[in-house]
Amino acid sequence: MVSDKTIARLSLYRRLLKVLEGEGVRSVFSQQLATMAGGTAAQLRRDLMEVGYSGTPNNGYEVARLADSIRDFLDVPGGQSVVLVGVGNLGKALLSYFATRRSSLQVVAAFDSDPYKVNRVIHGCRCYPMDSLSEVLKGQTATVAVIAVPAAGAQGVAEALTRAGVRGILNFAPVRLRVSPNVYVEDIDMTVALEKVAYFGRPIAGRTRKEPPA
Amino acid sequence: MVSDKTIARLSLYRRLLKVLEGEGVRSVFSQQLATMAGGTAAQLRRDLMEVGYSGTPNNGYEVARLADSIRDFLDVPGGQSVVLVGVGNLGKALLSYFATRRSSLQVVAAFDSDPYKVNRVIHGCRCYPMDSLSEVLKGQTATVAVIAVPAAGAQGVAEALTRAGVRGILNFAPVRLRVSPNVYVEDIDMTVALEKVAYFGRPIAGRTRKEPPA
DNA sequence: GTAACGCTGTTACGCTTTTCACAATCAGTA
DNA sequence: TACTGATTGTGAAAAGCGTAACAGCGTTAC
Repeated sequence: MVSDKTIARLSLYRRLLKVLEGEGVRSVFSQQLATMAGGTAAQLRRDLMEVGYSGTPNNGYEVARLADSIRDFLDVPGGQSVVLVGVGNLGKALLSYFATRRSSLQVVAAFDSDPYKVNRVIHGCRCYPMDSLSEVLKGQTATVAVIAVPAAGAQGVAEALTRAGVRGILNFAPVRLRVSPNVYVEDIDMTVALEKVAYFGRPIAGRTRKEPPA
Repeated sequence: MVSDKTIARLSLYRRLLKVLEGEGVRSVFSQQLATMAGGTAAQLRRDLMEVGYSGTPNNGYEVARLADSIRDFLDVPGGQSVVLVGVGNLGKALLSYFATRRSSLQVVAAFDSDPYKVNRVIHGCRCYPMDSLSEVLKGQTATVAVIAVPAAGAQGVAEALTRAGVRGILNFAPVRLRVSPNVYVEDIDMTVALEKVAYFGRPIAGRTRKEPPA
């Protein structure tokens, strides 16, 4: 129903609101928050229509209240468990990146086929052998997974994950995954991203190119 | 002129074509290639209009020729140099990820403020001290940069990079950068991406959500 | 040789997303 | 109280993007 672009921006707004809250700011105008987010005030107000929190015309939005409203809209009440598959260079970086205790999203398990990594605890997360994936996920109720394995193994991992009940996949492998249509896949293709930047940042031509929304 | 979505897909097509080439496939139909890329044949043909290579009606596209045409369209003839700023967990992972010798894009230098990392060679790339950035870039003609520093330092890094002549930035820091409009910035916000996946993959509602293009 | 078929290039259409614009609303002020 | 000024919520226009449809062309079969 609500567009994924809007969801992404809401997530960003919330993070910015948390920063403001930490600075002791009480209220904020759409213009200010939108500028921080790299968007326009109109777009922010339209995004906020979805969450159902209304600001007051002359005082803007109450920072804490708006953050709470976005939380209520985005987060699942009991929180969601996340598993990571592939503990290579990238996987380790992602573990440390996502290790920050987020109230709603927590990485509960990592998987790797390398026996040297198994049973080690990396950035606070236990690493299990790859073939125990379905078994370990039976205990957890993980709905979200991150794939950080080489391209060749990604499709198989995705299938195992969906069989284990995973509903959303963040895929870093440079492959388009074929999954059931009720599983949401977000691809982060860093090579493509770099080539895009290289193209628009190329030396001579393509001068005045406005930055598109992320 | 040409949309960034199209550029991203062209980059993806090229990679797929290279795979096909490696498998000895000579020609390919728009339908096949589009399926591999997770798109439709019509979209692929439309994207290919930009590069100016025409397939033959009944034989599809010559794999090698099409790959060359996309290369001519995307790449800068002499190649482009890339620098990476921030050699933490993520930065190291990116170095190993991008270390694959790509003909056109090569990471020529890394920067970090940690003196213990300086002058070390990581994944084949020398690490320089942060404050030598403008000096080192004076020698190189790097037009592309990757930012993998913590959020607090990203804006300053971006400014130093643009002063040094960088035209495109791939930004992994969870901050929206304020840069001159003729510098292209692509944000990869992994936290937002994960929250998006969590939202659409949440257990109960939001069932039939089609995967959007990456 | 000719007809039928299949795939491409391109134009036109429709949908999604963003932007614009304005009525409604509230604080401050005299 | 009545008025000004600033900001929000939202309907309507605009833009961007993807999809569908079709004409053109080369190939193949007979």
